[in-house]
Amino acid sequence: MSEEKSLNFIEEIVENDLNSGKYETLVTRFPPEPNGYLHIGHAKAICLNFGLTQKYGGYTNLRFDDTNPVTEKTEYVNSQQEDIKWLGFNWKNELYASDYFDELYSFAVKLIEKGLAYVDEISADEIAALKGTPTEPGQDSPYRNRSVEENLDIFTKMKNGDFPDGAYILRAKIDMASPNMLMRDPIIYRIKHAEHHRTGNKWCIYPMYDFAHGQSDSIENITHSICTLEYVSHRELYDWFIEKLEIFPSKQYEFARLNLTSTVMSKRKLLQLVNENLVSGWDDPRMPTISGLRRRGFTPKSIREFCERIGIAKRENLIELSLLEFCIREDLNKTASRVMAVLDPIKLIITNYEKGTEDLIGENNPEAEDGGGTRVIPFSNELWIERDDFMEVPAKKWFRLAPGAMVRLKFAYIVKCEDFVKDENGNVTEIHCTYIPESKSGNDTSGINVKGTIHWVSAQHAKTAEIRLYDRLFTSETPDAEEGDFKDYLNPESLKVLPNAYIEPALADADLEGRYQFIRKGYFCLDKDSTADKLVFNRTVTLKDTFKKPN
RNA sequence: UGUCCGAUAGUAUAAGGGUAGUACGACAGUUUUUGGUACUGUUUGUCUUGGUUCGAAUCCAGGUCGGACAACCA
Repeated sequence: MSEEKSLNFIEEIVENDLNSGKYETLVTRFPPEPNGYLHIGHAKAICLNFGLTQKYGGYTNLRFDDTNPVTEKTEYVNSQQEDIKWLGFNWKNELYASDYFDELYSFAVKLIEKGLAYVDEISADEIAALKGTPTEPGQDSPYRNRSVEENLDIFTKMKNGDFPDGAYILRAKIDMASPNMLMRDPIIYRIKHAEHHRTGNKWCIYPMYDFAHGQSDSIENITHSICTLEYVSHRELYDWFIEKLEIFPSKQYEFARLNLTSTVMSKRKLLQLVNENLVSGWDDPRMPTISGLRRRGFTPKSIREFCERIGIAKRENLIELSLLEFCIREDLNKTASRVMAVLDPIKLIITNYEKGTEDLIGENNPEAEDGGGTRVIPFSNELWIERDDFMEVPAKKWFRLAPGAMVRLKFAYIVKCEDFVKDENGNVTEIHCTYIPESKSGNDTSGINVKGTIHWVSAQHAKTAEIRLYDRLFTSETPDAEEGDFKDYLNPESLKVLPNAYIEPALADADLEGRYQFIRKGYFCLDKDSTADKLVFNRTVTLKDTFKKPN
């Protein structure tokens, strides 16, 4: 009875390969370089690779592409593993390109022996000059025709540490006139006297991406090596090495990377935001990193759903942030407890409420399958309500509080605004209401219908909390595409801190896992900065708001 | 000036020679003790010019536009 969902182009390739018997077992891999934190774009690749083997059987490896020791750190390895697990995926093998350094070295020797690689010793500038341009062919290096013996000898010495960085490099001998720049004798090994996060100082030569990635895929018998579009032109080289090395023929397929409005996704730029303290860290709730989204209150499910909805194709795309927001609202609507918090308070006094205090019952979540249970909410004659729920001169179609107007206090009574007090600056400081005793929520016999319901917190019982409101990180939808520095387009109002908001007492028990809807205000979660005497809440996302502001 | 990749509503994504569909967004309405949720409805699209064909988003050719490629990064 399940609905027929159309396949994306990669699923089609996989199904064909499986049905034709080309492969018995599907093997994919997720291959991050441990040089930064994973972001939502990586989540797309993670969901694709792991999703494929969940759907079609087989397995997915986690392989760290750690061939450049100067940018990589164990800290990143750890965070990347944590993020993948948090998203809900399990890899079969935890592997590292650096596990294959010996094998990769012997692949290079094999290439030299076949006359398909040579040691060059001209400078980087000279190499670039001889490379030609996309429209002009390159020229051979004077060292291109060294003998196999000499190449082997120098390459061995490179490995042994006899030379400083940059003195020699190993190049594949392909075609200096190829229309594909990557085929113009690409560099495959360079000398780098640097400590590697895993192999330490064992090596002073390291393979380049192109001489490590495809070979690693092949060693692991990866059947479908899925990467983003910028690697299309690498595919020719990928296949060339596999063919010449005569190893397992993994195949590379490319899909369009995710772009999201109002943020940046490149690791270089994210690192800049972190290093220049423009955000509080990789896990700043405004960051598009997995850790940032987690801290912001996103759930793994919502991110998986998002990745499902954006689809997989080869067209360049720019996804609207509103889709991500839709996904998290959809999830949280079903799971978040409804509670009351007043962010921008103003005092409301019920002049005819005699009783000092009263316990009311609140439903935690009518949207949840089990209703979410109930809780006690203390009520009294002095409440905090939201400042913008009162208008001295009501706008048209205003159904909140205004002089003479009636609203329901959520879970409580209907009140009528009788009067209000202003300070010397003309700001309203207090609203005086009368309540209708027969209108109590649950057994309302008043017969009165009001259009508006507002949230509140009993002043006498309220706790205070710091609340952090987040907005998009950039004012431009495409900060990457703007003139000048992308940082010029940072949104100065991306974080607004309310140090003293009022929350209902039940919220004092909030924990890091909890998800809350502050009624009419949005979805919130506790931040890790919270302490026993100071709770801090992050706004994950606002509620959808279709009320047109009077202006 | 070269090679490669791509082009379907505002944004994404289907339709693989036979009725252009879905989601998000936007707009309107119903319900509602959250101006939320739920439900209903409306809206807007095949880059262009030719060709093949009874029939083209789909196949072919040219054009236009967008992206990628000249790191001892991945």
